[in-house]
Amino acid sequence: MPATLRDVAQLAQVSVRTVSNVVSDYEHVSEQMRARVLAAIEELDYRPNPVARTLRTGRTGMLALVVPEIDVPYFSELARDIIDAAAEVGYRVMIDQTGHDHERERQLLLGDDRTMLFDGLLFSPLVTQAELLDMHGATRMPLVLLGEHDFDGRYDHVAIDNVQAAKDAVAHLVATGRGRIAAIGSQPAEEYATPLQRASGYAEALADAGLPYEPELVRTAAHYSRPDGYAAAQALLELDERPDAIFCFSDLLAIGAMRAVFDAGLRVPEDVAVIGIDDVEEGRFARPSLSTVSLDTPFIAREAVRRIVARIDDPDLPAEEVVAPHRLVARESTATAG
Amino acid sequence: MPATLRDVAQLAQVSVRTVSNVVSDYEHVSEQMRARVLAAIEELDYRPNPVARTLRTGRTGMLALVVPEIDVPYFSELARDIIDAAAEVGYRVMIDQTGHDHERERQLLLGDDRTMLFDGLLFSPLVTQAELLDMHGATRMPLVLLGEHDFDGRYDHVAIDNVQAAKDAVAHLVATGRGRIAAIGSQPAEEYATPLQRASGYAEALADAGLPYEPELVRTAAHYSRPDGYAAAQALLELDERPDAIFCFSDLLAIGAMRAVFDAGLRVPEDVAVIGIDDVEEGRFARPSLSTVSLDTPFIAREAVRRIVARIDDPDLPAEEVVAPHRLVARESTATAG
DNA sequence: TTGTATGCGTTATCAC
DNA sequence: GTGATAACGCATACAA
Repeated sequence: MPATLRDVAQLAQVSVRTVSNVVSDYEHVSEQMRARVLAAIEELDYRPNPVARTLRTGRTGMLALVVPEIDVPYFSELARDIIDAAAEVGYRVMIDQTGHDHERERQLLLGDDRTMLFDGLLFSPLVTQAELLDMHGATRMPLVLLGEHDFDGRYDHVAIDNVQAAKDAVAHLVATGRGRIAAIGSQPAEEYATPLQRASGYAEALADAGLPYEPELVRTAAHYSRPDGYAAAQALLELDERPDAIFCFSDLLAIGAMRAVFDAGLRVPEDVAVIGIDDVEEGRFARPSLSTVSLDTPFIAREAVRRIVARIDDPDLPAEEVVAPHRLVARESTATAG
Repeated sequence: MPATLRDVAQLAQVSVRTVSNVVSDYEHVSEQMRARVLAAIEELDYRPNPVARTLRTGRTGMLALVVPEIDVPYFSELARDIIDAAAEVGYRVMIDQTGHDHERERQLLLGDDRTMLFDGLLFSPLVTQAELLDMHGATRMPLVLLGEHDFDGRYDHVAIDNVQAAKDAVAHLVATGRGRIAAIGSQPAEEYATPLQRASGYAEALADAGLPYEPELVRTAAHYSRPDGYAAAQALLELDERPDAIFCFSDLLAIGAMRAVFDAGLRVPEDVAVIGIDDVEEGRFARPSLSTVSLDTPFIAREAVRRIVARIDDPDLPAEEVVAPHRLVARESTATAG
């Protein structure tokens, strides 16, 4: 049995109040008292019970990070940064993955589960903000959304400008001389925010370049995974008139697409240029190295944590929209022949 | 303010005991009572407070998974499987990363932190078991070690046979005709279990094949990362007599090594064969696809969770050693010319 | 400065 | 089958 405050108090011949004061670094406590209590704590190997403390204070010191899949490099790299950023301000992070499961998302937001174990929720949701509202409505759990959403002032969120990021990627392909540009990553059901925005950025960029929008060049991908990128690219390459560039909505899709190009006996970037979004380390070491739109993950992590901490301290804070910077990173996969 | 048991009891005109019974699906409760209580719960949107429940029962329903770095694919893929396996038996998982920080490991093991928020610890430690002992000694937190350690019956652990896995990898290189086989991944300070075991497997395999052990062919890597693999391979390729194969202690190292080979103007596998350990998805899509030793991650996850749950239920269970299966996966990066 | 006593929301022990 | 009530371990209002 672990020692409690009372045990320490008894051994040190003081009241629990005093022990509690010592433990919590309370100001006004005499040196001799402190020493006596500290000795007792040492002897009993006392450790405050965080659960009891939480029940009393209402604070757990924990944040929940909810992502679709933790083994997607973008999310694991984001998780790393968020864990670090949270640690700096005294919070620990629990990670949960929804596995693209709407019901799971719902549960987490509704607090069906053990959600009250957390002071706040960092949420990278699939669903659109409208759906989200219904779910989160009741519980007043502090919430910060990661990833782009229609901002209507009801939720904090931190994200990049997805439309612009997509435009930048496609514009880069245009600038390097590609004229038949495909896209991989739109969603079968058009209900998610991120793919919709990247798709519209793609369309806008084509329009800006005076290129036609051809539906057959736009491919869906259920997950932003390597296999889905591979399959979609394979289909594109079988078109009568195959594309000379592929814009993928994520680096992982792009990695899969590149492999499909090679397996089709073609070359990247000579025959088909490929570009992604995310800038995960894998892309930097791929062959050819992957051009991409780099998201400032540490920035996103820092801002998200800053925001959730502020909201925990004051739940009535007005919602804030933080736009994270992004920048195009041209590498080998979109290099021009010359 | 969220509703409490008492609120529900008041509204339903019953005692808190009865409400608690309904909430906990207690057997003996009349239908009419249940209905009345359920209605009140619905009306007040009551949700049990997990913290209070935990204080009372001593169970949090949470496991902590501690890894060096969550953004290393092997760990994020393992985390995914562990989260899923834990969910199946009603547990949620908190992930913490030590960032290769001994002090952080110590804190987690010692329970300095909020460790008592968890029912058990799944720990992939850097330090050897001996050091670990001192730390974990006091707290009786259920603990399962992931990754190979000197088994002395004091801790549960689930891991592959690292020595054999390394031998299998090197033997494969020998079988495909390589005679000058380098290794990347031994550690600067020889204090970690995994690299030591993989190094000895490497040495044994060389001996078995009648090949000399040449220290200059064995390179350290502080982290099992792509950049470290790149740097180490680069150095190897600058040797007067360069290796015709490189055995990397992890897939990530191998990915970096392959890139170094290409940047040196050489080919994989024709000039230098490369093999890793882990079988992360990235390797399957790399070009050339990466030969590796596949670890059965779902198995490891399942066993680790099974084991920790058993130990939570009965802390006095004897320690158990679970050896996870591994198998060689030959892909393009070690293919023979013919 | 320190001690006493109450309550955080639950579950569990005892009666009825 | 259900009701009152005592913990769980801590923090704090109030007293001293």
